[in-house]
Amino acid sequence: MLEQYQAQVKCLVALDSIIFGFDGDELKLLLVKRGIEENDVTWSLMGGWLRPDEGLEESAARILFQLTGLTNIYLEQLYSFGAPQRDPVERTVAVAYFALINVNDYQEKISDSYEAQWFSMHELPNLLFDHRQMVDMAIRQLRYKATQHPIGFELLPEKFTIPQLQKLYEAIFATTFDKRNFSRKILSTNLLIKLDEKQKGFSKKGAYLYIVDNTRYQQQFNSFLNFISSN
Amino acid sequence: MLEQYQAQVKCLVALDSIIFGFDGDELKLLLVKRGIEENDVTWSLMGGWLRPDEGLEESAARILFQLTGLTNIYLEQLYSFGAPQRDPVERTVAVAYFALINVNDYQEKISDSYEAQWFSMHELPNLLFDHRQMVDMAIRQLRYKATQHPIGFELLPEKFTIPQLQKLYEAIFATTFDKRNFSRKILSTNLLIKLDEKQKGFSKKGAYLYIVDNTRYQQQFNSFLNFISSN
DNA sequence: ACAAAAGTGTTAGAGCTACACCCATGC
DNA sequence: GCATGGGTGTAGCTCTAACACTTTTGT
Repeated sequence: MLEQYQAQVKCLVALDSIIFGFDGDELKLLLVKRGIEENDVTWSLMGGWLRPDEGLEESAARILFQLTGLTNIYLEQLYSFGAPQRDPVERTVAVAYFALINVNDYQEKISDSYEAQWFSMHELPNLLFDHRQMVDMAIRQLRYKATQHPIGFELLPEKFTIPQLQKLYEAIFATTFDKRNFSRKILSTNLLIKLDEKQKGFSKKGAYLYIVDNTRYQQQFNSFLNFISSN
Repeated sequence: MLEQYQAQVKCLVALDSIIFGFDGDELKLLLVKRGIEENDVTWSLMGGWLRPDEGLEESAARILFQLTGLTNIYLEQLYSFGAPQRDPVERTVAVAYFALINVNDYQEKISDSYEAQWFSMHELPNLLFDHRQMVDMAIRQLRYKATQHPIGFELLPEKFTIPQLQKLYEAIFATTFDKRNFSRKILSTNLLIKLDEKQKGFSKKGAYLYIVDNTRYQQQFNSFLNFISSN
């Protein structure tokens, strides 16, 4: 049986992460400039190679850290891509992960010392290989997940307003919602705790700030994870 | 940049397929006997190695054919598994696919000349490596998909009855449904065409046979595929 | 005082759940 | 004629979608 292993061709395994961010207004995508191409400027997802001692998600997290300094990002596996010619240099199977972060929480870390840069989802540059396909798939998955559970909280500051949350969902789905129905639906989840503070400066009236009820949120999130992944 | 490729460690890539079948009564899983272990009898999913010139799904289909003779099975990618020690012999990343077939349509092909065998989902043997985890995840995915679109048609003969379809969904979800609500819901999709024939032999009264309205079904299925995969 | 955004309630329709009886046939 | 599984309708409830006016406050 061991010969069966030795007879096999090995190949490179890459990890590519699609990092979405929200800046309060628009949905953004984090990309790094790619050095390979000379004439055409091409951008790439957060990508790198699997090391012998790493699990897949662990590797994606390490690569993300090396490229951006970001840590403690919840990465979710999206899909694996393995068309024989997808990387013209050498046969590579890519496992794609995606994540959601709040742009403002991480902006300094990223722009300081790294080559990574945020792009509006509406103005994406040319992407390497099949990365565009990965992004399209991730946005679909993001939309699906957003209908299933309130993942949007990850993308906002700790204290946020209902109108901010609505803007986020409108950015994810590229549509608009009725604010009365939206707030009713969100509040009916009982995941939000209303504070006495109001957000000032943006509107004249000011909107009430909310925080996530973390006890309840963790419960829901865990049952969602149990549904999706195994055990 | 090329050195970056050469510096990387390559690893084996395996494809494992979880094949579900329905025999009219129970949900089953297709497994092959695994030669490695001597004392303990261990069974394995339909697994094999990626070849240099193959895409992932293509490879999974080729492996399935070699182990069972099955062709033209719609395989859907499930998840990739890459824990460093998941295969104790050598580091392997496994991409898992799953599929649904009608046991009766394929039974002869399989049992004749191959080592593959159907197991009731309630009586699964010990499985190789992390295959049990893959199966658990696949059943969750199957349930999810079954709520989203009527994937169950794949598992039934061309002509089938509403009670048969109900049994199938009850097997997938390991529960029971109210037959009035079930038939109303299924018929409201307008995907079924009622025939003048009745199924004889099983019940005394006999149940009306239906076929899938393929035009409508393809439409729905395609929009579902577009949602899940890319482009 | 007015402009800009926040906040809030009602109603009609659709879809879901729960539930019970009659029908056709083989034995 | 009776046992077995097949077929159907209704009523209450919940959820959703559509819709407009008042409040607050910075200018």
